[in-house]
Amino acid sequence: MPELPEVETIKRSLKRRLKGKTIRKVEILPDSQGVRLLRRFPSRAAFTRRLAGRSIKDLRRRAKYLLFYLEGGEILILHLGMSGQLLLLPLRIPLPPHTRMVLHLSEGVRLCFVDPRKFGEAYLFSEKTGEKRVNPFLLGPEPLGKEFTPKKLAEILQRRKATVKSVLLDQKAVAGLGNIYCDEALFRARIHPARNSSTLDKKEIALLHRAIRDILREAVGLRGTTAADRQYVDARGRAGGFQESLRVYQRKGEDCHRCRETIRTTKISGRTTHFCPACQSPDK
DNA sequence: ATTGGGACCTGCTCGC
DNA sequence: TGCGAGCAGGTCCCAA
Repeated sequence: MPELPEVETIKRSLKRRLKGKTIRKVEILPDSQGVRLLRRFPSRAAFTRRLAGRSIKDLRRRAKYLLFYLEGGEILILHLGMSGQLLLLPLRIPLPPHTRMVLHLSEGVRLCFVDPRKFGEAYLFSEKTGEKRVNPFLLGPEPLGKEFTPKKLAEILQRRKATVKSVLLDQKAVAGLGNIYCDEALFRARIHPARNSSTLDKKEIALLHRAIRDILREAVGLRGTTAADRQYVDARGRAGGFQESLRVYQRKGEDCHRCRETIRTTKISGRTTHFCPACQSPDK
């Protein structure tokens, strides 16, 4: 589910409520067969023990990961996968179905990790022992960061031969884009998603760079995209607003707002890809 | 080394 | 109404 704008929104909705709180207890719910939640971690007991008693100093986002900076130098890293939600729920509210983990914090705050499809992950990372090989530390540049320049994007695209869409989805190339914002950015830049990434010229790369940043900023401003099935909500249960601004994603069969051609889909790297066949020509 | 395809899960929608 | 097929915002693993 969540891409960069959704994770950023969740972070913002959590930060003020979590900063300075202490993790009193960590509860791993029994139905977690096949859950990747802790698979990077040897034992649940050690995981919960290392978290208990720590206070949360800061909450940050890196790509689609949420990083809880804990007192003592450890970082709890969460990834929400496809269907994950983080919800702040008062104690009187029963735990929702598919709750996998609960952080019981000071002052009666309860943070629930709900994840029907079990694709979410948790890491507990120590800055000192520094196993930097784990995924959250092997990512490409933040697309909204300073280092993501048109020149940087050009380097990334020019050394790859895959389709531009699959390069943009590769978190080691650019970190934080997912299926929705890839399709939207390529549409705005009028680039066909199946173009070989090394064939984009300077002008196209500049347009794509602009489109990626503008779309992500707009989506963050509208607090993310809550698509048709309404799965994505922030930590206080609020839906996002960017779905109103979608131009191709989930608009198969509808008219292109720009040229009236019918929006079509294709498969690229196994992902449904939405595009306008007229605005996004496959030829250079 | 890079790339594409399948696997991992559950729930929902659609067509028969 | 009921059932199976297909699909879903992500990432990992493997074979080519």
